[in-house]
Amino acid sequence: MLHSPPEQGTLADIATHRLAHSIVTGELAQGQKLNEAELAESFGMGRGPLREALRHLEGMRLVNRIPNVGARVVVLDRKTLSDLYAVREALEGMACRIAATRMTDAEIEQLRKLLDSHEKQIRKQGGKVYAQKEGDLDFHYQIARGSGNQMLMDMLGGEQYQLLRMCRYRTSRNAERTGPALQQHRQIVEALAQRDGELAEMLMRRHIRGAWHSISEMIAKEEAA
Amino acid sequence: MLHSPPEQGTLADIATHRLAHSIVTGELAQGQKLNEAELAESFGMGRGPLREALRHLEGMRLVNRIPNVGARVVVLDRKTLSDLYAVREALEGMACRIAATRMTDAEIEQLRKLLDSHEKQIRKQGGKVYAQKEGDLDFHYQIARGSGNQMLMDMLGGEQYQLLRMCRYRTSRNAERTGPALQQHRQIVEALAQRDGELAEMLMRRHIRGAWHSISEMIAKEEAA
DNA sequence: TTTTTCCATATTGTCGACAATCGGAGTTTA
DNA sequence: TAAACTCCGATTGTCGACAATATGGAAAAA
Repeated sequence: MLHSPPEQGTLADIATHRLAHSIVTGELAQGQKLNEAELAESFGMGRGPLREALRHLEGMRLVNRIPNVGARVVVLDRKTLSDLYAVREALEGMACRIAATRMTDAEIEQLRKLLDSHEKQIRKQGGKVYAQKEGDLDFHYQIARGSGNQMLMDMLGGEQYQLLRMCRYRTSRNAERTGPALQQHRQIVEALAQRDGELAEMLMRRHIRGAWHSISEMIAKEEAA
Repeated sequence: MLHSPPEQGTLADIATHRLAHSIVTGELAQGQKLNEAELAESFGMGRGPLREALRHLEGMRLVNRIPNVGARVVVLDRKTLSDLYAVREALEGMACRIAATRMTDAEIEQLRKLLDSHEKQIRKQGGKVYAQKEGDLDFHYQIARGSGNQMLMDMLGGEQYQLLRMCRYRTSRNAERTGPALQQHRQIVEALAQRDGELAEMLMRRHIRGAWHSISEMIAKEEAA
């Protein structure tokens, strides 16, 4: 797993990680009310640490809080997701452009191997979509890493941008796109290997736009039902 | 002021806003230790709400926390600022491109008036640099608004991206750049008025790169001393 | 029946006290 | 002298209790 679950440290930190995980995976439904006493009980801790965790999650925009009313899991509506993908397009495009000049040959080779393992996973079965999607996140995160921009890494891989993972889990049922996605990933890696930053950026932007179209249609179908 | 100080609601919210303001304005130095008991005392509240505020600030990356050790104001070193400006370039460039098609004529006209008032302020005196810089933030925020992308607005104008304001305050002593900056702002507005998204994006990116160069040199001088 | 008012209950907000842990001064030892 | 150890004060982490506020439903009025 990319995001290690360091169930250690202060209770508030533990609660933060567990809640973030539950939110991202959909275990806690969007918009669900978060009852302090109840959660504290289930986590075996007092309300103090749990409240601190909620405040932390509020800071990273995974929950909305209303004073004297309570906290709810954030809801990702169509507009929010659209905005998110627009931001991703800009950020990851930039990451690609920079990564093309900063990544080492070894890192690029590792990226290739990552894609090989993805391909195997897909061939074996389309069923393991969840794991595959996490792998996709790995791919994007590795490129952010390759840019050497710490802020970008924080946003795309760290706590900050869990909204993206949340969206992935929600939409990971459609496995059809994994094929073309892998192909696009390979194109991007080749552009990186050729140190062609402009091309890599362009391919990544197109890749993300494609992903958005796919997800957008899916949401439309859902809303129709 | 752009960021209203709603000194109301829960004590934790008040503490969050006051601390964020103090950090952004430099009233609290970078890297400064944040003592819970001390701050709680000065704010006239218990440690509970204050700890929640620190957790919130941690979530928005204004403070770093180490378990059992404490919280410190984040430090903006050269690398962090460089990363920040790279991200800004990508995000605000995108905002400009989208704003060129989404902003209404009225909004663009309002942008012109904003720049007029900036010009007056500069003519009157270069001394009010702080207020002028806040005005600059207004300009950038208005464009983010114009993009209609809520996530972008949150990042650039809301709580999320206070790092930027922090940096501004820190570097707002160099008033030389206000002249060219205003000129560039005017160019951008005209590109928006002509609905030329590509040009607007290009100008904004160049504008931000220029700002980074200016700041970068300044930091170099500081470090030399 | 519909709307409004009011109250009991549940939930959030806050505080103070206590336990756990860390940092540093002073001491000991190689 | 320098390194390691030990303790004490200071700071953080946690809990339980109480106050303040909102929610939902029953009762009363239209």
